[in-house]
Amino acid sequence: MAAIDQRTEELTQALRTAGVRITRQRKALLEVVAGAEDHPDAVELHRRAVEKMPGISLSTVYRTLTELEAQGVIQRLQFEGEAARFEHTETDHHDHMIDVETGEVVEFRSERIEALQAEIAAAMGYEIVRHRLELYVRRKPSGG
Amino acid sequence: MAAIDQRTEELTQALRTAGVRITRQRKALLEVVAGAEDHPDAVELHRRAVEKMPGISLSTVYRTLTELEAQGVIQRLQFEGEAARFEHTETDHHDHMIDVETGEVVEFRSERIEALQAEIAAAMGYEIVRHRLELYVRRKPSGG
DNA sequence: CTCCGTGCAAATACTTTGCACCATA
DNA sequence: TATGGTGCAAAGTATTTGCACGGAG
Repeated sequence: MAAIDQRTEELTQALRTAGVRITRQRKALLEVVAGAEDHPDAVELHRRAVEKMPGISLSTVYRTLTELEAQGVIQRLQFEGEAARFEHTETDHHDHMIDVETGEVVEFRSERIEALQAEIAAAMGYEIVRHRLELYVRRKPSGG
Repeated sequence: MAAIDQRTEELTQALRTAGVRITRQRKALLEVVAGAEDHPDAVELHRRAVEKMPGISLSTVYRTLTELEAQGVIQRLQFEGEAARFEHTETDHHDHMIDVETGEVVEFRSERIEALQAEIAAAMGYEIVRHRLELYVRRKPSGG
C-alpha cells in the first residue's frame, strides 16, 4: 500500500499548490480514491472514507468529489439508471464495458474507435470536446 | 401530418395486440411521440400531450413512457446531467452528438464503429447487448 | 486570526408509487 | 362490468445548498 500513500502524497501536494486546502476529510477521501481499483459511487466512497475519518459527512464527500473532478483528479461516470460512479484519472483515457448480468465494469481502449469518432465529428463540422462510450455486454457462451 | 396519423394508428394496433389498453391519454402521447422530430424530456412531452388531451398528468406520461419503452416503441436517452429524453424507435439504430454550446442533438451512425465495438467485446469474451455512444462536441472554427 | 470547509438539515430535481375513482375492452 | 389506467399528492433517490461552527494555513 506504499504506492497508494505515495500517490496520495503527490495529489495532496498538487492540490495544495492549486490552492485547495487539505483537510482531514479531504485527505481521507484522497486515500480512498487513490486506493480504489473499482468504480464506486458517492455512498460507497463515503462508507470507505468513514473508516479513515469517522464523522465525515456525505455532503462533504459530494463536495470534495466535485472539487476533485474539477481538479482533474477523478472522473465522474454515469451509467444507465445508476448513481454517478467515480474513478481516479489514469494516465490513459479509456471507455467502459458493463456486464449486464454481474454489474462488473471492464475498462478498454481502442485507438481506432477514438480516431473514427474524431473523423465522424469532423465530417459534420464538429470537434470532440469529450465522449462517452459504454458497451453493455454479456459473457459469451463460447462453446460450452 | 397524415404520415404521423398513420404511424400513430399502426402503433395503436400493435400495442392493442400486445394487450396494452389504448386510453385517450396514451393515444395523445403516441401522437406526440410519433410527431416528435427532436429529443424531448418527460416534462416537454407532457406539455405537448396536454394540448391534445387537457388534464393528462405528468405521472401518466412517465408511466406511459415506461410502458412504451418496454414495448420497444421509444427509447430512453440519458445525456450527462440532464433529465431523461425520449425518441421514437427508428428503423435504424444511431448514436448521438451533443453540441455542448447549443444543446442541439445530432444523430449519426457508423457501421465501422459498430463493427469495431463488436470486435472489441468479442476479443474480451463478451457479446454486446446494447451500447451507448455520445460525442459531446463543439462547432469547428472551420477557418472562419 | 482569517477564511474556507464542514456537518446538519432542508431544499432540489427528477421520477415513482399508493390510493380512490374512472373508462376501456 | 371487470380490470387496468388515471390524477393527485406523497414518497423516493441522488445530489446540492444555507447556515453557524470549527480548523487549516
